[in-house]
Amino acid sequence: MVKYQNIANELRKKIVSGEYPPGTQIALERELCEKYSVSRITVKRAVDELVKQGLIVKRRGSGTFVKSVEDSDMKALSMSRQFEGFTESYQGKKVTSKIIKFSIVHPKEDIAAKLLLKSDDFVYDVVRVRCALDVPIVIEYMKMPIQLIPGLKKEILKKSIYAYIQNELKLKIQSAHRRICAVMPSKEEKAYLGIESTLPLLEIEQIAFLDDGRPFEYSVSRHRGDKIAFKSVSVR
Amino acid sequence: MVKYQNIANELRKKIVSGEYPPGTQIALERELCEKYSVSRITVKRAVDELVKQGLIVKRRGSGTFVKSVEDSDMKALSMSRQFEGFTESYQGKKVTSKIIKFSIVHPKEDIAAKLLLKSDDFVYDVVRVRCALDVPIVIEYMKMPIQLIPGLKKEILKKSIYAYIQNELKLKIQSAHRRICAVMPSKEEKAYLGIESTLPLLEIEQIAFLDDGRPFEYSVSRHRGDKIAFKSVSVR
DNA sequence: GAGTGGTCTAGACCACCCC
DNA sequence: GGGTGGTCTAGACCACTCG
Repeated sequence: MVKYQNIANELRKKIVSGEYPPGTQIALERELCEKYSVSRITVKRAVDELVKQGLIVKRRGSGTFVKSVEDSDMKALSMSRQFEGFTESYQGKKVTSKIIKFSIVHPKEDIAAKLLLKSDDFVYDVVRVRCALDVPIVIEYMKMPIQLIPGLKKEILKKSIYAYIQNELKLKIQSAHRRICAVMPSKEEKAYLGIESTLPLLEIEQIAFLDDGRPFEYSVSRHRGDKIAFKSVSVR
Repeated sequence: MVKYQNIANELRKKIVSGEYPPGTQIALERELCEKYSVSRITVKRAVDELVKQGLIVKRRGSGTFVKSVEDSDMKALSMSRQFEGFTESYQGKKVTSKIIKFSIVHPKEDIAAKLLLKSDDFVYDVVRVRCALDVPIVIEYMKMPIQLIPGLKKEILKKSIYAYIQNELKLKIQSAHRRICAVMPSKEEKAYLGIESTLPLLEIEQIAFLDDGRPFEYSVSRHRGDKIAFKSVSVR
């Protein structure tokens, strides 16, 4: 662990724990330099992490202050390495998956383009219904290049693909580009998700990238509108 | 304009214009140092801006490469200062507003808490339907403290509140915390938005903060699912 | 082994806020 | 005027990739 991350983590703890309540000023950058025996640029990097996460604001000429964020958000913000599959975001709760489809196909042209593949390459074609505490929450349609993510099996799909990619394949996930909208479920989706009344779905179309910039996932997931919300902080 | 922003802008232009096509390696950090006669840390800041925007990836030991992003995304990413009201995100198109409600009230307890007010403070209570090219797109329910945003008038509501805040009041917007979900419209909303069939809405609940950390807006906006999508890039 | 980006230092000066 | 964060320098060493 590098210095600026340590400092960021310590500060974050103090904010989340309430040692720095909302609205209070935190230690000056130059004080933090002394306290941790680091240069000011290193302190700034640490503090900027928390700004990015939405926990604090800096005022030139005045100091750095804890933002007034609700407790629930506070925890969410401090946890969210913003990067997680469904399994991770439901940490603590029992997550299960029902596999509707698992095959290997050639990608359609538009998806091949998004994943930088040729139409005679192969991709996994996965459809899963994912449940938390045995309640269906989301149906997920996913395409992944078999070259990049070899060895995918049903057993893995039942758990977490992201865990497999990171822990077994030792690949790192760099970023995800998302498009979020609202849609109505099809009849099949209503059945899979156990929806009886009129309930909209939150659709997230995602292209996810590895560390080296290669796209490794194209997916569309449709979440029950009454069970899921997507949170985001944008700064500057 | 500071140095790192200039460098970031120049690089962004080269990427968006196609001078650096997707997948290509961009100039080395040490080369950019020489080219712009700046230190390496300054170059890194510039390059990191573009990483944050999702345009490029850095590979330690190899170099920095343009991500393969669709052209439409490319422009969106490079534009999006991620910060905009509805008016700004529809730049170029004619945006109009119909004011459904504009009054001054005491905030309810939960909203007072979110805006750091007491229940005997006052807030504007605004409901607007906003249209692009005269087509209703979104209905917006907004509360704003009158102390922070004085002088709001109907004329302003018809245009852009954000423009008023930034250009007239000279206040700066620092961040927004959002919660996004999918809902069904009420009867009134269907009427206001001209919805006849079964169409879901994308709901965005937002608390927006000024430069100095004070929350100045609590709003819930409900967008026609067939007209609007929300885009987001998350890195690391 | 040569070359890349990642982290870090110990300063410096500037822009801004508040007294 | 005194103190804050913002930007920047000119180095240094480290971790990683690749041939």
